Amino acid sequence: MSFNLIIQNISKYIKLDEGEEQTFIKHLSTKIIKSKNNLLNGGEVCKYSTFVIRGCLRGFTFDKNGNEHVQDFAPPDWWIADMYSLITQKPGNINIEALEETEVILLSKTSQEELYMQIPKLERFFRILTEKSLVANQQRLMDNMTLTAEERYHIFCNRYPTLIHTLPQKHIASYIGVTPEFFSRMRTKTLKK
Amino acid sequence: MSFNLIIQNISKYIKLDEGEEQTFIKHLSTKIIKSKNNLLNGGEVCKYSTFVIRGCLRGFTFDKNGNEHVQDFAPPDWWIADMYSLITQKPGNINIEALEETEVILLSKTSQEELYMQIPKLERFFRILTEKSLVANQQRLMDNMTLTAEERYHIFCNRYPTLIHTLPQKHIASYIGVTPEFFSRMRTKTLKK
DNA sequence: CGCGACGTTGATTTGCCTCAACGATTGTGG
DNA sequence: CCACAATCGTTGAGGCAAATCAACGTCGCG
Repeated sequence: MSFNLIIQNISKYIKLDEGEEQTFIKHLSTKIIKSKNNLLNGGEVCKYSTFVIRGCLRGFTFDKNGNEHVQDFAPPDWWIADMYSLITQKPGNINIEALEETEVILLSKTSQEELYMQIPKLERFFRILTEKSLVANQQRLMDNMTLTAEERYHIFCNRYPTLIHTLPQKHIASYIGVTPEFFSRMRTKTLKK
Repeated sequence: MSFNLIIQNISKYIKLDEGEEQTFIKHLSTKIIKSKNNLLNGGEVCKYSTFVIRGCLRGFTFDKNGNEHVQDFAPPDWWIADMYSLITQKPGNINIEALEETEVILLSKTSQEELYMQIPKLERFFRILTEKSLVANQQRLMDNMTLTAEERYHIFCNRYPTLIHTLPQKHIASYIGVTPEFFSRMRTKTLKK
């Protein structure tokens, strides 16, 4: 069944019994996004927490010069959303795009809140998930302020060894916060070692 | 009573009845930190969620050159912790220092987890708190990648109008991610307008 | 085949840092 | 309550990491 992966993902932090699993699954839907299509556009209200089961998504924003900046990648087994927009239900500025054909599970905001009431353990799950996100984000912020681009690139390579070879370089460049040109120079330099 | 502020803070997102308030308060303790003293040192395990009721704290790390980098400020009515260390219960690298004599309320990690069981609404509260933190952090990260130091300074001024005049400039500089020297030049430039 | 996206390379510019020197302010011990 | 040290903010000169702008080869794909 196609919900195996998400059930397994949740079971990392909480245990659902048979009935709870069924209740949970009733709130889910699936969707396939074609390569280069958007699951969410900047300016829209984000209505779903999204869980990737196949393919890969990327969340990004445009700055005032029209340059893209990657906020996060979501390979299989990852959650993604425009958290600001999801929480406030106001229009956000995050675009979520499929880097290849991608299959996702959608959990609507209203379903999520109903589930918090029906299965309080799920509130625990999302609390823990959010805590982990926060810690990762804090670390990334500090890395951006204290490390050189080259050091951040090494960290990225260690943290996402599988993504390095599948992602276009420009997206990795954007994630670590440099231009594609500079990223290219950096790579040729470190390749020589 | 000195727990008024924290009860009020929590009531922004959840409602506790009389009995729950009492249960909650039983888990709290207070502490006064003298100016320039540390509530937490890098290398230690963070055992408490801290809530400030008077004074001001700052959380910061050292980079490999020995330079400080401010992660966050905590004026009254704010929560602060080394989230990484608090969650994992491993040694962290955040220092939390009192910028002036500061009075705090401490909620130990073990108490917090007990309370999640006794009063599930508190788990909701901290979920929401963490979500807000995450959103603010994501925004700050994007600001750091897309904006100039000057623009980040303006954002800081708008977001923390009260802190600007009480904080030493070097700490603001560190928060927005520039050296004190550059920050000084920036200010004299924008003052002329 | 031909077009458009991607990565590379070169030349130049710039935002911010580093190091150093100097008043002003704070605070601390005698 | 003063003297001295320490910390802080400012200013100057020079340097570096990364951005910008532009040109060009290559590849995947309609």
